[in-house]
Amino acid sequence: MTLQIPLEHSNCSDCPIRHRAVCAHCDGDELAELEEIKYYRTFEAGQTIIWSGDQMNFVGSVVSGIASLTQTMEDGRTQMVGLLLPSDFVGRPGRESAAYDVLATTDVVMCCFRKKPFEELMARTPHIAHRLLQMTLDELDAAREWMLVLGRKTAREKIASLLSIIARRDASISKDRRAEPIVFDLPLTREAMADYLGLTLETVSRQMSALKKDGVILLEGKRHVTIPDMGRLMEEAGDDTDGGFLV
Amino acid sequence: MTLQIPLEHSNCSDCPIRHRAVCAHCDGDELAELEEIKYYRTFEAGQTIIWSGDQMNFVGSVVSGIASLTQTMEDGRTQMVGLLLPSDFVGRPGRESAAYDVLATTDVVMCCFRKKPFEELMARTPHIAHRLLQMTLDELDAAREWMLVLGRKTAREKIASLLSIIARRDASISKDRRAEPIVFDLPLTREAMADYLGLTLETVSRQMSALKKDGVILLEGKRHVTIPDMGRLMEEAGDDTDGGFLV
DNA sequence: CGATTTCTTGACTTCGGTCAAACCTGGTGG
DNA sequence: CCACCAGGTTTGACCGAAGTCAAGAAATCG
Repeated sequence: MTLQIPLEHSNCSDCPIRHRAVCAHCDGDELAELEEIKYYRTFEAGQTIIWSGDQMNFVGSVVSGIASLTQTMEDGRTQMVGLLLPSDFVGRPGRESAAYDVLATTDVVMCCFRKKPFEELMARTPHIAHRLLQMTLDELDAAREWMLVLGRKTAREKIASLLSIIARRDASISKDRRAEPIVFDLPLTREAMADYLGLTLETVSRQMSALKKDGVILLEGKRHVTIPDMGRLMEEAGDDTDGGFLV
Repeated sequence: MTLQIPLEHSNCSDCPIRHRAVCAHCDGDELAELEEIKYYRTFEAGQTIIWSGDQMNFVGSVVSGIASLTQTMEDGRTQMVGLLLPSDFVGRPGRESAAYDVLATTDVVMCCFRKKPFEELMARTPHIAHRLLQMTLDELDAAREWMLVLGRKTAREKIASLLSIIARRDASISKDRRAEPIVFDLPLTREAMADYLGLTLETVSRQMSALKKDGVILLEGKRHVTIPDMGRLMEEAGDDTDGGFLV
């Protein structure tokens, strides 16, 4: 996959995540200050962006691609605890070292800010602090949603939940929302899905096959997914089929 | 259980959570403004403080007691997604309706602020917004920690994890930290523990018995717990026994 | 003291995990 | 062009941890 985004934007106003990232509320002057401390970095799929425990020199936003926050136990059991999509923020102001591994799931472009200057800027720029609070509250909601999935749903429901989340996100990006069938490419391997859902990759594979056999999803190859009936998928996920207006 | 805290504090400076709650960084003038929009409410153990979906007229802090955030599926499966201890914040500025049920696990006293005035005050008081961001980031970390527990730990490890969290909190409150053995009363029923851990109450009971039989914990009655060896408990939880310095 | 809630324990079932083998699919080099 | 390989994936056989159903025991409370 080749990257369509030139590595150095002359200015933030062209940025694809301008209106959704931590800089969303910033005015021209504030953007100018951010421009001065920003730089871009790219990572290839599979690369580790940050190791848990490492010193953090920067915070930043995912511009394109998908990254994941992952926790690992000594014996190797791993659990993904966050899925970072374009515009999502990485790093915690005020913290010295990283609390989780950050992995590039696909090729990733990040817009990085040197940490110290960013913290100083944030301290005197309510627009940034306010946006970061909003985003953090949204992430907390997402994490809590996920706790229900991890704690109480069956394997089939877990898979359906993940697919419906990805489908919903893709639908919100494409111009023709509500258009069925929904079609997308899975950005995750079966193993990554398993790590997200607290399952083994074998169980993920089996449940994908079962959902396919039952006509809930269509598969071409391993990654290309078609969802003929979104309502059906959400029923399978155990979610309230009507009131699903989250984000 | 009788409440030791008088319902109306003449001023915030006497408040037991003054230095930990959302008002922690406030100066005298800011506190005076908060005093004007605050009021106290009490709830009995088992009462519902807020129903998911209800209109929120207030936000606030837990002053004493324990509350829980809980999600429920249509078929009755429930998952606790947050445990609210004294000084924890309830409600989300900018949101109209509650996203989760809030239940009083024990008798609870809350310090409430009328929502509208609080939001206005927050908008012009960086001290409050900054503290709320800090607290939200901490909650997010706790939620992610819990995702590892829910997704990857065995029933025995889950119980040990919950006990070590409660023990650690109690140890941080008591003056003589690091003092072993650690002794405390479980503030949760077996069912609440199960809802927290994504287990059934039978499994919770069995694993509690097993940990008791193996000498990891001592039980007097059902609720009074003694932990003779905190390191041992943390091993059982599958946590790194040394670097465990989280909050 | 009953009565009710909470907890424990047992017997059995089941869902998802483990181990192992085979299957694609796309890339590499002969 | 094809053989071969490697990573990702699928599928099968079997197992075990946790769930379900049910009966009692213990604590709590009017």
